[in-house]
Amino acid sequence: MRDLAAAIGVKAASLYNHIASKEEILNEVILTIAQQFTEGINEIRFRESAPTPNEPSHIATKLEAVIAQHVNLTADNPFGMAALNNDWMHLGEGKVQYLKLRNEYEQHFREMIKEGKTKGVLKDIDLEVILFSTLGTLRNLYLWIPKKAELDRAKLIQSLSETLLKGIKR
Amino acid sequence: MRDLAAAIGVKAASLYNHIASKEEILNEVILTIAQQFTEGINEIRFRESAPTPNEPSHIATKLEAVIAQHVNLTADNPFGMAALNNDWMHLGEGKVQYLKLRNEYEQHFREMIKEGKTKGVLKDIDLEVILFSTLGTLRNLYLWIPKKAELDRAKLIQSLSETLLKGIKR
DNA sequence: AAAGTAAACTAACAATCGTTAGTTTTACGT
DNA sequence: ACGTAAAACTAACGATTGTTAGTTTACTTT
Repeated sequence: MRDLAAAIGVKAASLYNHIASKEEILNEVILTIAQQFTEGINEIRFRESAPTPNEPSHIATKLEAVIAQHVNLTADNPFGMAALNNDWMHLGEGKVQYLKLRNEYEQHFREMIKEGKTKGVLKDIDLEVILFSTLGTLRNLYLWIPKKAELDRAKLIQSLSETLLKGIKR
Repeated sequence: MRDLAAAIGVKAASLYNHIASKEEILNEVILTIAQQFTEGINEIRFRESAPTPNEPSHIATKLEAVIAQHVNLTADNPFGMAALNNDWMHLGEGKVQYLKLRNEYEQHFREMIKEGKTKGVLKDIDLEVILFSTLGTLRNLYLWIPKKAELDRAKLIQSLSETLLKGIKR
């Protein structure tokens, strides 16, 4: 709290005119982002596909939207993403809500992958391996994005989609 | 230190008959693993390929060996991997050595990918995207492996190789 | 049995942590 | 210009941290 206050140019005690506790800050930072992710993937999953609903690349387009959401939310707030990834276990009250949002997010992801598999768009690889592998990459974006001086989001989204969906092997 | 001691069934002060400081423990845990990774990838990179050195899948086999190393080292010591991933920045003296090992590791990885690209085995995707994407998945294995009750390493290595190299899209 | 060493113990230290109480300053509506 | 409320300040609290000093216990060697 003393460091936090110093960063604003204020003494630690003064923070308590604005917040109730340190934990409240962590709740605010993490749960706000977690909600954006879950609401976002929910919207993507049930989005109406404009031209042809049964187009084979339909689900691939949605997965691309999920990737884009990760890139955008991370680029908008890399420090928040660092907190979400590393400090969610230090939440108190909010931990239950966080885990609920996270499970909901992963479940949407799983269902989209399942749909992709039954429609023949995705390979028949172990569901959890696909989930873990994809999310593993996306969750680490916060470590990588701040290192790129100027970031062309569209280009990154495209490279990542190619890599995650179609692999790196020619 | 008190928690650590209690886990052994001893008082905190007694630990100092065996170690010099808390930091020494972190150094031991993290640097040991980091060395295994770097030595391992070094061996893989310069390994003699048995049958035909210019076989197109040559570099792919090596990448598979890197993936296997991640799976094996992580399964052998998931808690150590958690420390390496989350607490390396709290190293004191050892941080320089850690970063050196890590840079060396990533450099070996980069060179192998470059070789794969020039030999036409890998696609011409941004080098850093490939590196980040692959390592992002592999570095998160420690979160995932302990959740699988019994783990078939060979199966996981195969699924992961397929996913990372050839993607999830059919 | 005696001596010596390794490893446990108790007690306490200085530093740091989040937070509170009480007080003074700053800013704004009348 | 004055009164009020928001927000800053100083000082200190109790708890927790890594670590040390000094002492006692347990085990091995002679």
